[in-house]
Amino acid sequence: MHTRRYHHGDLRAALLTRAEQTLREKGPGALSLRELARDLGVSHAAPSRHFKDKQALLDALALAGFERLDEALSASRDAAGEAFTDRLRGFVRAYVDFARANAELLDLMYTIKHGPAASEALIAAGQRLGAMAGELVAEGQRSGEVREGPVDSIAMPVFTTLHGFASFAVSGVLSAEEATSGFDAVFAYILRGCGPS
Amino acid sequence: MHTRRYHHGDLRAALLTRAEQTLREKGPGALSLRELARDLGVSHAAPSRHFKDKQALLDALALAGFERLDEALSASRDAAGEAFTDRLRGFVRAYVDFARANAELLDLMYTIKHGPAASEALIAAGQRLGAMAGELVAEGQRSGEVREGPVDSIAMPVFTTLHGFASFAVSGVLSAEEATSGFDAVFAYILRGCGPS
DNA sequence: ACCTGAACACCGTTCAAGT
DNA sequence: ACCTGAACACCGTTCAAGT
Repeated sequence: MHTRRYHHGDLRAALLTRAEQTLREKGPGALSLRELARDLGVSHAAPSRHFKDKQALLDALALAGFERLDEALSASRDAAGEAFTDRLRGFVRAYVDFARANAELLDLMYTIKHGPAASEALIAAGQRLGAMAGELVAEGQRSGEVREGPVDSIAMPVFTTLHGFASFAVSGVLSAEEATSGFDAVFAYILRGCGPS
Repeated sequence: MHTRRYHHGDLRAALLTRAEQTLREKGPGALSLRELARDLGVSHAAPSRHFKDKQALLDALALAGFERLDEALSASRDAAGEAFTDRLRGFVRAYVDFARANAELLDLMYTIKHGPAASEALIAAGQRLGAMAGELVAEGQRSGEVREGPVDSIAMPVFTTLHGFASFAVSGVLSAEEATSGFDAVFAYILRGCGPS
């Protein structure tokens, strides 16, 4: 009864934080606006001030996921050395690690359910990731470690492999052990796929 | 009031058929056991005789999806000629076409939500697909069009690329046009990734 | 064996009203 | 501006009872 009241405008942030926590711990099916409101000590109608819809909250969650993935990939790039293969390897690693550490969130990010309003922002976020892959490929072309040709026609398949591997790891098609032991094979295959001649 | 009664045991099949229809037409959020029952002129408690859970129905739907994908891939193999690249190309085509024609179903098939009971059967279904990719790769090795090495270390990345591309097409990361125009680039990249030397 | 009808606890969403 | 409380229509699930 003496719980915080959240008149400060941080209810929105609190809802997102808590939602991601229950998504991670109990899965997407357990996400309920009413329970979120209960957990935060707020009336069940309060969330509607910040998210017009349950879908709107899910959209915001997915968008936050893209932003964090973006940061993780940027960080991996900044941490890498000069060598192209190291940089590419770090990029792949960062994506796969994020996927495995945020399985439910990744599932949500790439789910089909997003409303057309949010899809725009989500697709833009996805394209930012694709652009990062494109920069990496362009670097590789300049150093001669990636074959000539339109950047997108190389970066798209590379990114696609990356995502497929992460998706298989997340959905359980690959077990945790297979995902770990298969990384090198996937990376070697990616190098072959984009390498010269 | 004079609707069919389904005492024949075909309620289970009717539920699945109808469920897939509304999944396709109105999306996963619109799937409700009660509405399904209503649509089929049956009491709202009737489905529970055939599916202990809503999740059990979703699991069955996903499993049926894997079976149909399996058939589509088998059919593509039987329809293909002798040449390895044609056979591989047909395999990739069949997977991508299935994905684009059954977007919501593919999303469900690879979703993370499946109960541990069903996961076993679903993972087995996924592994059957992987085995088909493995056979194809082994053929390519025999004809010298795929490089030497453990079959799985080549088939897994190939299948992964396939799935990543399909997943991007389904989730809207790639527009319909990009998915169409990007196919050749992806296929060329797959050939490079598994090719010799 | 298969289905019905009522019951229960829980949703998402809306809206007047409060502060 | 932000939140509450009541209300509405809809769920999934269970269980006695019917055929």
